Amino acid sequence: MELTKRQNEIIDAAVRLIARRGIQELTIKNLAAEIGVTEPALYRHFANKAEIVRTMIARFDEGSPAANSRKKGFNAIRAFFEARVEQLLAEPALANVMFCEEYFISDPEFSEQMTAMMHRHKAWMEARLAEGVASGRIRSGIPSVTLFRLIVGPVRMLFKQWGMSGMKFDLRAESGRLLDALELLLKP
Amino acid sequence: MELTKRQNEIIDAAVRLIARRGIQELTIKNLAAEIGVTEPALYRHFANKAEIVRTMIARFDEGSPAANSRKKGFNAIRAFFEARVEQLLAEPALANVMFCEEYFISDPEFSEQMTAMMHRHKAWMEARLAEGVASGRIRSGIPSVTLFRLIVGPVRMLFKQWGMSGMKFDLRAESGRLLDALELLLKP
DNA sequence: CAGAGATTAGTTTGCGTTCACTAACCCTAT
DNA sequence: ATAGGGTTAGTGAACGCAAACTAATCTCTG
Repeated sequence: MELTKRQNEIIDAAVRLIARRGIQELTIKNLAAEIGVTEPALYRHFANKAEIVRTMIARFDEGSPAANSRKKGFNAIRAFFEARVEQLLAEPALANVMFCEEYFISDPEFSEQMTAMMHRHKAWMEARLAEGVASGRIRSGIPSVTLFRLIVGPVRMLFKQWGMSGMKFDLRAESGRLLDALELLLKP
Repeated sequence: MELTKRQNEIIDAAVRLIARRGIQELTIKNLAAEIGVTEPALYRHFANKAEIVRTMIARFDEGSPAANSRKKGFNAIRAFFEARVEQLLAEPALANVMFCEEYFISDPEFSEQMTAMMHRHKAWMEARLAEGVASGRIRSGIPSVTLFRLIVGPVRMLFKQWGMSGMKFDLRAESGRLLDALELLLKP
């Protein structure tokens, strides 16, 4: 994805706007004001508002932790989430963009993009879980879908709580505790 | 909360509307059409749109499973979620209303109501978890916040997936599997 | 006949978007 | 060096539309 300087500024502003005031405040007017420009100026850089949102989602996904690591099983999953934590700490506003997931999903304009993204993550994670079960580091007997929910559910909840709380607890520490607990519980 | 026949019809229609078309399609116009009435008619029954939404949230909370059961520890939590499952099966549209949580939270008009509701649930659950740890049925050593996330995170995820999938898997069976897994993992 | 409940026909507001236009900055050929 | 042509990034004004909401009016029904 090749973006101009200005396009990146606009996406940054959009993320900031959502973080501070919620998705329903992401209007062309507010967005333009955030950069200190008039509304039509935005149309020099994006065809329409939908393209702005699409680009934002895509960039969010692109910044997603590299899944091509050498690690296997739960270690790979842990590394994945730890990288996500660093991404959020580096750009905390992103946490609040996660809130809007449901909004994007229910909008047919973006639902395909969103569900594709989620399915990719899910497939990757189930593969890692299978590795863990095979190598005897994750207990067997729990269906893989259930396993997936057991891991991703709490992590997502943690990220959301962090965003909603105004980033006022130590995400790194708290996610460490969570992953430790998960690893412990899932051991055979 | 005392509601007239008509008021209940309106709230029902609102829930249906959100379920079928998402929160951004919950407009006075659509709502009126859903009941087969013109827009101003709604204002005979509610002062404004916000009051409709507030009432809907309140009724959702009211229909919440009775927390005053005789059960203790994980059994109480299990009973709570099983009751929620039955509530969702009885009125599946409610599952999709859960998607809008973030929308309600980010709207200052409703955020207080929503966060109050969530804090109440959290306090109740942490009390039950403490009972479980005390009676030795839940392993100790895991911070109660982490424990809370480990349980609620996956359940919420399951409910959301069920709603997003168009209720096309067996929620009762799947939630049974999830609660079984949780109980097993949390055993000392 | 009084009043609850519905209707018709608006108003206001804010949204995304387009229009015509301009100032500033490249090129390139004379 | 400079004038002409083209591009880039911006502006103010306006458009079309859909939203929430309202005033005035009609219509049953107890």
